[in-house]
Amino acid sequence: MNTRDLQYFVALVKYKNYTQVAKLFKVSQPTITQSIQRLEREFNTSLIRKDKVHRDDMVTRSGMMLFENAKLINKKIDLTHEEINHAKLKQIRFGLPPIIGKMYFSQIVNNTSEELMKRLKIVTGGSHELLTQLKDGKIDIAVLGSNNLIHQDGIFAELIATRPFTIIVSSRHPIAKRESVSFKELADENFINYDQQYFHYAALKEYCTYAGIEPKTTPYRVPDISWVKELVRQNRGISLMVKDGLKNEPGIVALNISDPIPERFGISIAVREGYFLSPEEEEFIDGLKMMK
Amino acid sequence: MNTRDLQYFVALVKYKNYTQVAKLFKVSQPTITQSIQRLEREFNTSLIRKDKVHRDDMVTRSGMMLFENAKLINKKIDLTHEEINHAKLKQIRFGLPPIIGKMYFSQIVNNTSEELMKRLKIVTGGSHELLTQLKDGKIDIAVLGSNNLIHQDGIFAELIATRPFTIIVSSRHPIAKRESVSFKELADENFINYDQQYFHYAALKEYCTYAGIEPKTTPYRVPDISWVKELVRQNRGISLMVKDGLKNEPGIVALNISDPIPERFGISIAVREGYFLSPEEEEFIDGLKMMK
DNA sequence: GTCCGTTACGCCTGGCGTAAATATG
DNA sequence: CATATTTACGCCAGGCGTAACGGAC
Repeated sequence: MNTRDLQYFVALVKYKNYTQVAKLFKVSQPTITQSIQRLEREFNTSLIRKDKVHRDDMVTRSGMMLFENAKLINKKIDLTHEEINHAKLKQIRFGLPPIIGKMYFSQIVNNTSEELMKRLKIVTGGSHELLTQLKDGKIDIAVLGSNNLIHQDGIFAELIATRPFTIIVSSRHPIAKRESVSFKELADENFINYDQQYFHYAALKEYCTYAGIEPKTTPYRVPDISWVKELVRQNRGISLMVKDGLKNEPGIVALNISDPIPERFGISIAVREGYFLSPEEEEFIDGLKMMK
Repeated sequence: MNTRDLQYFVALVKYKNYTQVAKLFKVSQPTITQSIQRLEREFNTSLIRKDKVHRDDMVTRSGMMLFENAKLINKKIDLTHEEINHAKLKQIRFGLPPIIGKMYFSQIVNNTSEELMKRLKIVTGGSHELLTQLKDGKIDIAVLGSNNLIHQDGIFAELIATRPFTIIVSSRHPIAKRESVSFKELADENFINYDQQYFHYAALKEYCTYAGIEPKTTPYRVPDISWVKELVRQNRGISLMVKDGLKNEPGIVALNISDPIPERFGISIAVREGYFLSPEEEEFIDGLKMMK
């Protein structure tokens, strides 16, 4: 089977117009007709209802099945081109979320040879954004944060470290002098709530469920961690923070959580499934795995 | 690009021998040479190291990348053929695990027209097995049990119901007359442990973690639910069971769990991503969603 | 020398274009 | 009748086979 036929077909289902598709690919219009006929022979089925051309139901059920699969096949072929083309540049395209970068970047530099650091092209962004880029072949390796294990379509992820959460409070807060605190004591506190894109958001919900409390939370959800810190510093409320997520932050205190709850912030290395690592990339990943 | 070339190439990487691949596909041997050359032109890269033919490192890094992707592309093409061929039969290929079937099958029959029931081809098996069959196109719709939401490569799953777990004990057991029990009271009990393939196994671990107990469990892991029941009936220990999982089982009693732990047995409907449901299949799924 | 892969060359199918025919509204 | 798709037919490239050549053990 010719993969061009799949491209023509996907475009035809989208545009529902042979002439437009022919123009799009800069071929004559009968070429499209013939391409569809080839596919219909190949799959021994009718794909387009000739009597209903230009109507919304012109595509048969078999046609829809082929459409859905052909889109994925075409995407995979494009990704393959992208991967192979990029491999020639010998770059290591690496995604690192800012939150994790802040905690770990100095360790990464320590564990990585200068030679490899030169090759590194670092992309930052939220874990969700980086996952998309990884799938699309824009980056090849990413470190991602998550509450649970990462089970994503076409992504191979390995958990390399976990960190417990802590409670952060203003140093003016009554409990600021304690070392640890049980979640149940916090039922009457006001929590600064994170934006949903943060794991902290889901983690806070989990903690509250298991502790059996429903504390007040801010009605707004703060989209940036440094803003959360600022609010806590001003004693507007308390919040969650990954342990050691504070560095030289006067006015804020982090308290361990004493409940035996296994909720932790997980850090994983993620690679596209089926991506074949270069020796340099393997060396780099070995360095990453030494992070603690 | 010709998809036959991808098939030749995948076989070549596996066998590392042009002649064998030619025999496998019943073509002449120069055909394989030319096919590889076509691919090398298409991707503008070298795929096979000519100087190291028949050696383990005969495939270049680009070749390995193409290999990994080509395998997936070929599989997807096969799946597409499989799907389209099967669509002609108008069957509804439906997977249902025995555990869930026992609880819900009568409801499924009630919610499904006789016409649809005739079309139904039911496949039973563990949830893991059914997932594999779903991915391979052996079945098209499955009901699956799980603890968490299902996030699987290429599978679209929708949670339709959850059931709480109960503790099952022999009717001779001291606590058999109670209605409910807190997990913490069970620290000294002996638990019959399930095989890892069961969600019960993971659920038990979660419960114990959150209750902060580490009870005795049987050193063996029982691979069949009815065996677990039999052991409980004989008062050899207690165990977990999905609520209403017992029907006419004399000698066993189910107790609600009073802890506010959100661990539940989830029941999801799963469909291959990109699979285009027939009207009959949609009707059938609508019936499934009415289950409680 | 033997086994395996590549090159050379001829054949035929397959994919595309142009032009004419046909269908749809 | 106008616009859109299919059919007819001719051209050339692409994929395959046979046979000869080249390289590795």
